[in-house]
Amino acid sequence: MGNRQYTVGQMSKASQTKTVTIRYYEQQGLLRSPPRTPGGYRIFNDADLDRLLFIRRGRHLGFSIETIRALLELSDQSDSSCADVNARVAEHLSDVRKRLEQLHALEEELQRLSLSCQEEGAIRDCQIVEALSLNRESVSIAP
Amino acid sequence: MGNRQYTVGQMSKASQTKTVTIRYYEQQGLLRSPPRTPGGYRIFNDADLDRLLFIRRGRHLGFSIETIRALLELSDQSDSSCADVNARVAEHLSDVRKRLEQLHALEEELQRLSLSCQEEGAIRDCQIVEALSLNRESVSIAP
DNA sequence: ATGCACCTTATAGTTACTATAAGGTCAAGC
DNA sequence: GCTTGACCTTATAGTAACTATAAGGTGCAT
Repeated sequence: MGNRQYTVGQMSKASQTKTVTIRYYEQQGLLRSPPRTPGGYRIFNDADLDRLLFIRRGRHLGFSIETIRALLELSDQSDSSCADVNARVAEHLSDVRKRLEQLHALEEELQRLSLSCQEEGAIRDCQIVEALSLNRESVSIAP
Repeated sequence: MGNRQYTVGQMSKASQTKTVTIRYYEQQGLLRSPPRTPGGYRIFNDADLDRLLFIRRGRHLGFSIETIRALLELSDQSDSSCADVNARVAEHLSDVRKRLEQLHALEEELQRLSLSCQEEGAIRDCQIVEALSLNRESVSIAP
């Protein structure tokens, strides 16, 4: 099974992440402070790499460091009670679904654009903007 | 039909965006410099609001300002030739699909977590991290 | 004509990195 | 065992995309 060891540079290559960024995540408490060699080099393992990949993908999907921290905490507390955790999961879930909906709308419009272009030789009615700015009315307007 | 006028504050309320941020987008060239009242107040319209909503949702989904600028340019050049545009669309499309895949994996895991929790009263094997850190080889985090 | 909410520009601060400096570590080769 | 060079260390400063705050002008309703 995977039980490899990684220097920060190997973690960097495996995750397309700058080494400074990895140390930044450690400093922010998203990654643990790993053991060191006698000379002070960090030694990471597979679990650290998985966690780093999770953080990077979460960031890429637009989640803030704080949201990612919350998701990681859910993941870490493997024995929490449900009442304690379910509300938080539900919140993240509805947010994730909203993002899925909007990303899907953008996908469809890009696809439509590409198809209509192949058929007509030129863009006629590009509605990328409308794809994501739909339902102007239902945006809540504060009192 | 929609041909309303908006001050920056009304745009702000309609889009949940700070007024400073709207002016920042104007300064960055993502929004046009709108006409002004004699006293210097900005006057936006429905098209400006749509564009702003697009920008905001794009940012929320993790796209950089530069990527959003590229998408808006696609949208603006309504008479571009296909050869010119299709490659760019394809690129964005494959990126969007990768995001959809990863978001979907996260959704499924959150859902599974919530269900398994209801059944067992406590989290047993939370795999949120694994949901997004799958296939360690193929990472790409470019905007 | 006087509030008061809302607008203006401008500058400084925050988040999440990113670049650079100045120096220490380690395995490979001589 | 010593050097070389790639890679590591901490620390500070800079960037992108906002966000907060200051100091002052606008516009409409009393």
